[in-house]
Amino acid sequence: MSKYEKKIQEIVEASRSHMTAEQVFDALRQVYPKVVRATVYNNLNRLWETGRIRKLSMEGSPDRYDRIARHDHLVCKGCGKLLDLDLTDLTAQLQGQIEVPLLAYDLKLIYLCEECQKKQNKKEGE
Amino acid sequence: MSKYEKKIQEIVEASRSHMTAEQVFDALRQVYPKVVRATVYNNLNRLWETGRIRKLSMEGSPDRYDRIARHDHLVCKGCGKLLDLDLTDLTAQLQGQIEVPLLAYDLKLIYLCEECQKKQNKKEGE
DNA sequence: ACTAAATTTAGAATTATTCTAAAAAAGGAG
DNA sequence: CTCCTTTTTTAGAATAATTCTAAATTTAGT
Repeated sequence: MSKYEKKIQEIVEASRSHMTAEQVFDALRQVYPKVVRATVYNNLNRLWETGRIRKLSMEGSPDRYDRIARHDHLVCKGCGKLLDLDLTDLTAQLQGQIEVPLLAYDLKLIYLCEECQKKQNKKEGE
Repeated sequence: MSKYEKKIQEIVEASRSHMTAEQVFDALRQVYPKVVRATVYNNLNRLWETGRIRKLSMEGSPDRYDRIARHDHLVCKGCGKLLDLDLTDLTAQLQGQIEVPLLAYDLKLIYLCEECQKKQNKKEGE
């Protein structure tokens, strides 16, 4: 079994901050100072492929990793800020509308945070 | 007004294939052979920021651009293949569960296509 | 302890995208 | 139309994230 896998999964699950590979790398180095970046990528990919962590692809920022437990996300269109949401589970409702078996779903609600609203107002006022 | 904006929006909207910036670039070059890549990126970003096209961030492939009309996506976890779905509109249901005004939502249903299922069976059989 | 398979390492390579500064094009105002 | 300002385009360099490669190390099984 991989030397780092367990620890990396723990890091991802313990954090509620949707860490990037780089942030996971930094956290892992606190414990294993010699580990290299590629190892972190290898492990994150393996954990993702085998369904033990989630990967979030976002516009304008590197991929982020998240615990698997079902929950949704609120994303600011302006700055990309990402918050957790716990909306009602749609699995049954969605599965009822497609033929193939649903493995999971990924739901992002898009809004504009206050700061980004202000920025946009400024721009429009010009 | 931008020289290329209108044409680029047309290309994105006409295609039902979720084009990458590179593919848009190739299509645009058919008409304007001298245009450069950065122009395509500039225009796609502007169209996206002003809400005239959608951007889809995907694991393992470059960003893709899509018409704005509300619809959802079915994504194969194995190969990333992307299909359109027309599921019931969840806007009201979702807006009812959050405080901030919802601009839009992005819903991906994850499954494994047949080919990828076969591949996975093989692997597991080893 | 021996062998085969999986993982890690170091660093190069690749890919997608953004940045920079100068040139060209577009949009007024008179 | 002409002058001036703003926006867009160009060319190419630069950056950022991620993957690849081949050798070394670790792990697991017999």
